[in-house]
Amino acid sequence: MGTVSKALLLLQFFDRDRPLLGLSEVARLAGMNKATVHRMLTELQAMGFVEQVGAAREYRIGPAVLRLAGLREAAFPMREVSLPVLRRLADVTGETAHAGLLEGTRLAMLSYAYSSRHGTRVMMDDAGVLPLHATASGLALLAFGDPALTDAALAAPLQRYTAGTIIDPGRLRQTLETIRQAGIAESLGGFEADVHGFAVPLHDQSGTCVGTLAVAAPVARMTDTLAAAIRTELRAAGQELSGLLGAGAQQAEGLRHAG
Amino acid sequence: MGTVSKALLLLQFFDRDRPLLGLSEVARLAGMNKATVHRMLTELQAMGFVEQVGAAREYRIGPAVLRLAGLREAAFPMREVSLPVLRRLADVTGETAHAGLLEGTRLAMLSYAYSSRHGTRVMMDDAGVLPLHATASGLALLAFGDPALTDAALAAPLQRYTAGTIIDPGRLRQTLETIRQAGIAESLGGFEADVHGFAVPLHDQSGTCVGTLAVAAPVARMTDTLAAAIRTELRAAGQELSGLLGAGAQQAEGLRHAG
DNA sequence: GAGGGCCGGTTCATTATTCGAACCATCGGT
DNA sequence: ACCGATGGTTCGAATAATGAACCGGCCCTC
Repeated sequence: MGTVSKALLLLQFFDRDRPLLGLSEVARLAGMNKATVHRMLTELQAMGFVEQVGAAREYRIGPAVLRLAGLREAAFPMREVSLPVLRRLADVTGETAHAGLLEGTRLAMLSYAYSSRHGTRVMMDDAGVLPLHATASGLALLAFGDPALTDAALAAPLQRYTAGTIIDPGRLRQTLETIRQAGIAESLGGFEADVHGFAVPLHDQSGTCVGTLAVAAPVARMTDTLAAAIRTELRAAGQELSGLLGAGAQQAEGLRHAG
Repeated sequence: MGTVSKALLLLQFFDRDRPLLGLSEVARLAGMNKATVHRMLTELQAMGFVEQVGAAREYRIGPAVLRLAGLREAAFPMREVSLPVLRRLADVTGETAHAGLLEGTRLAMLSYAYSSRHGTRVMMDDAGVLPLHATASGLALLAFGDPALTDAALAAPLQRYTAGTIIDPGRLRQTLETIRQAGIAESLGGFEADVHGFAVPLHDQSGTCVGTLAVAAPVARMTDTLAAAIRTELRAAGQELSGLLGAGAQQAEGLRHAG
C-alpha cells in the first residue's frame, strides 16, 4: 500500500465517538510505528486535514475538508439532491429517513430527515458510520453491492450490538438472499434494540450499488400497516433518488461539454 | 516536500471554476510528471478523495470529504457557530456577510448570509477561494496574520482583477499599515468592480489570526452612513465570533477531560 | 521523593517506495 | 492519413519512508 493511502487511512480512525485522538492512540489503531504516524500526521496537518489542539496535543479533523466538501457538493450535489427525497419520505411515513454512502468498506451517513409527526423518533448522527451486518442499510449494501465487499465483510469478526444482531456468516448469507428476493432489507433491533429499519440500495448510472436509502422507526409503534407503507414508499423513493443521482452524473458529463 | 503533502496539494487545483480536471491538466497545474500524478490520483481515488467520471475520465472531488466535513463540524462547529453571527450581521447592515478561513496561503469561504432587505446583493460561492491582495478579507489576513504569509503573498506576482486592484507591493504595504491602524480592512472594487468590502480578522484562542469576518455591499448604495454602520457592527461581530471560536477550542479541551 | 509507565517527539542506517523518461493506444480535428 | 492531445503503463535509478531505539516530560503509585 502506498504512502498516500496509508496516511489517508489515518483519517478514518476519527469518528463521532473519537473526534480527538493522540499520536500514540492513532498509531495503535493503525498498527503503525509511532514515528511513521507522526510524520504522516505532520504532513496532514501542514495541508489542513488535521490539527493539533489542547494541552495534550491531540489531533482532530482540520478545516481543509470544509472547502472540499463544499466543492464536492457544488460539483455533485448528492446531499442537496437527496434532502427533498428524504424529507418527503419522512413526511409520508412519519419516521426518520436517511441516506448512506459506501465509502471503501464502510457505510457513511450522507444525510437524513426527521418527521415531526410523533414525540419520539430515531435519531441520526452527522458523519456517523453504520455497521454493515447489523443495520438495514448495511445489509442492503451487502445484498446488492460488490460480492467482494460482502465476502470480506462476512469473513471479518462480526460485532454483536444487541441480542438481535446476527453474527453467524451462514445465517447472514441466508438473510442476504431473502433481501435480494424482496428487493428491500429489514433489520429488527440488529444495531439498536428498539429500532426497526428498512433499506433499499441506491445505484449510480452504471447500475453499481453506491449507497442506501432507509427508514428507521421505533419498534413500539410498528404495525403491519405501517411496515407495508414504509416498504412501498421506500421502493419508490429509492428509484427516484437513484435516478436523480444518475442524472447528477450525467450533468457532470454535460458540464464538461459546456465548459 | 513529502509524498503525502504533494498528493494532497493536487486537491487544491479543483475549484469552483474547475470542478472537473483531467490527468494531464492536473499534472500541468501541479508541475509534476503525469505518471506521478496518475499514481497519486489513483491512491486518492482508492481512498475516496477523488473519483473519475465521464467518457473523458476526468477527476472531481470524491465523497470521502463529506463525512470528514461532518466530523469536523461535529468536533468544532465553526460553520454552525458562525451562521447566527453572520445572519445577524447581514440583517443589521442589510448587506451580505461572510466568514473566511485561512487555509495554508489561501482564504477559503467558510460560510455566508444574505440580507433580503434589497433586490440586489453581493453573491457568494460555496467552497470559493478569495485572493489575498484584492479583497477586504484578504487584506485583513495580510494585515493581521503571520508576517511570513504577507511577505510570501507580496513577493508573488499579483493578479489584477479590476482597474481598482492594487498590485504594487509597496502601495499594498502602505495599505496594510493603514488597515492595522484602523483595525478594519476595506476594499473598493479591488476584486469585483462594483463591490465595496469591509473585513476584520478572526483570532483563535491563542490570538493567532485564522480567518476573517466581512461585509460586502454594492458600491451603488454605499453611503457614509452605511459605511459607518458596517464598520461598527462588523467590529462588534468580529469580537463576538472570535470569542465563540475560542470557546469552541476550549470546549474541545473540555471534551477530552470529560472523556 | 523515587520509580514506573505512558505520553509526544526525534534520529538515522536501512529498506521500500517513488520518480519520470519513454513508450503505448485511442480519439478528435484538419 | 497525419498530427497533437489525451489517459495510461513500465522499470532502472533515485529518493523518501521506515521504525528501533532513544529523549524529556507528566502523572500515578508506593
